[in-house]
Amino acid sequence: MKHPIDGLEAFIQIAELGSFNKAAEKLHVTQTGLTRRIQRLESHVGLKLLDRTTRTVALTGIGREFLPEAKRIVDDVDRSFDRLKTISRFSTGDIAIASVPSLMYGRLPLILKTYAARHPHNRVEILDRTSTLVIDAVRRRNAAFGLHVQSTNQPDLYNEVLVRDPFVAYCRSDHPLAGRSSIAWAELAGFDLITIGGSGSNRLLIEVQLARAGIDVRTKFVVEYFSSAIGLASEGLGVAILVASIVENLRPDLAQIPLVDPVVDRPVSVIRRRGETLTPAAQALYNLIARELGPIGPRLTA
Amino acid sequence: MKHPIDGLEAFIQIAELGSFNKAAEKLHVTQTGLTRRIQRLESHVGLKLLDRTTRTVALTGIGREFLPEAKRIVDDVDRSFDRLKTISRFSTGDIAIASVPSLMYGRLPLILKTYAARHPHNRVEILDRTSTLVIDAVRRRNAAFGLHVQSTNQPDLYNEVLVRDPFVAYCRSDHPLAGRSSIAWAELAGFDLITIGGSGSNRLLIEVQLARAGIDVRTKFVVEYFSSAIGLASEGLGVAILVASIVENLRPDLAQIPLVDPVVDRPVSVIRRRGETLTPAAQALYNLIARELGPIGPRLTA
DNA sequence: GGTGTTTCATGACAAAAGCGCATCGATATA
DNA sequence: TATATCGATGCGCTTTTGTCATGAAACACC
Repeated sequence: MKHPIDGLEAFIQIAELGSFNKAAEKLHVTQTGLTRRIQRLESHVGLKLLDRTTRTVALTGIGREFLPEAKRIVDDVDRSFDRLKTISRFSTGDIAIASVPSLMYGRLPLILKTYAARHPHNRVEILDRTSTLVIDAVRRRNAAFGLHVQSTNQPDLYNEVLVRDPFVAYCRSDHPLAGRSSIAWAELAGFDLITIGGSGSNRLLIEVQLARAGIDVRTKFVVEYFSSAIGLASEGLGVAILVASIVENLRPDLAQIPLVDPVVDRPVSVIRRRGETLTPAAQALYNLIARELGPIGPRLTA
Repeated sequence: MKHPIDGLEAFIQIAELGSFNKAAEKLHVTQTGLTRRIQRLESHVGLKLLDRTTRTVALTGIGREFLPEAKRIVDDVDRSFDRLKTISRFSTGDIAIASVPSLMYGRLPLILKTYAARHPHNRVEILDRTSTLVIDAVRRRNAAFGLHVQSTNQPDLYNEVLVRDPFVAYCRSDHPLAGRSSIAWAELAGFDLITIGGSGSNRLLIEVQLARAGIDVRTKFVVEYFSSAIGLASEGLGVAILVASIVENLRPDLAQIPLVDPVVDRPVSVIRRRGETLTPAAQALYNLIARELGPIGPRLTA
């Protein structure tokens, strides 16, 4: 690949090696080529930079003064281009992404572990946000892309649903429902339920879908953080309604029972600015997430 | 003239103007040319720098990050090349020359005045040295070239005799010799003479030339600086033997009489490193000196 | 909602730049 | 004096680079 400012390169090498031939060998061109480059450079600036007889090469006064400057420039250019090439070749670079907390608790850490192993020098900043603020962070370019649990449709953003995350019932092993392999929503009627409320929650999502199915479920505890729901359920205070991606990471002795009739789930989406190319570092993570975020939750044994 | 790193130039302009067409107009190329340059640049580094649809141009993440760097580089390169071009076009730059004091007293100031008027920004450093040390300063590159009063022949230096500087007798108007239009050396026998001794002096030069002519002249006062000789002569203490270039600058009411039979003179030379190109600033002064240092001393009315 | 306009990309071609080979002329070396 | 070495040069070829004509997509305007 040709050097972007090969004239300066030639000048530097010739000046340092004191010989066109030696420099030619080092730069893998012929001596003729270097003669031409120096002639071009000199006529471009209008100054002799090298005093050359048929036997010797020496810097002129101007040449001597210019040499360090030329070196600095060439170094600078080389460094910049090399950095870009490295970014390209190894997908290096720091990135920021946004995510809803539940994904960061459930599926993302493993994926990020893989990413960290493949790109040990890339710093990853994670912005923990609610779905709405994830979208906001992406739009404001605070995050290269975002993971959230709505399916929005915004003109400037591109949203891709990666997988659906079904709701499951979560309760202690001594709970009456603990042994079940699946539970119909209608069956929850008699039990104390623990759900997540608040603006960034899934409660609305659940209620809409259940209402559509004509099912009415009443909640005993409403919390804001899913960790609170887990806490309550783990103490045997009721059945928590959680997405599978969270629960599958918990201790296996705790019951996680698919909720059916209907299966209610939420979309897990990546969102990014439409038409904008990600940095290779971000694209690599994007690809990894898109590939690794497989189906979530216990398979229903039909 | 083509820009040395036109790819970056194109990138910067397109990024800042947000349009290939606008940048094309500004850079006086076609839009197609810019498209090609960007394509080259991107494939060179292996990264997309600009997200472009058929309607809009926007920086990619990498592009945004790289833009300031690109600007810095281009600025840097431009500044360097422009500086060299300015040096070339206007012979700018600081210089140092070496000279024997007598020339600096006599002929050089006027020449330097002309030079200073033509090159107001060029600082000129003058190294006041004896002839031998002038040569030394030139050889050590402390001076771009030197003015001295020997004719040496050194393999690494190039010496050019510009003019010859004849010795004249200098005395007060009330001195018996004051009215003469010329004096033969032999006629000095009966008078008190003032000459300059010391290592950097012309005494040896004079004595050799006179001895060759079979003339013996005895000196009464031997001083080291020509200013001392002038001082003594101005007080009427004798006849000072000085070179014409010094004396011609003194008050015209003081007698300056050519010394003849024989005419003894010393060569005024410029000396420079052989085969080395001077900086334009130095070359300009060199040319000026070579041209302006005309014949010295009162014309002998034959 | 066509229609025209604007914008960047592309294919083909032409111009120019860059490079290498062979060779020259000069100079140091033996 | 002969030889080897060094940078410069004439010439031709290859590669690069830019332009022209044109295409495709997106927007603007009736």
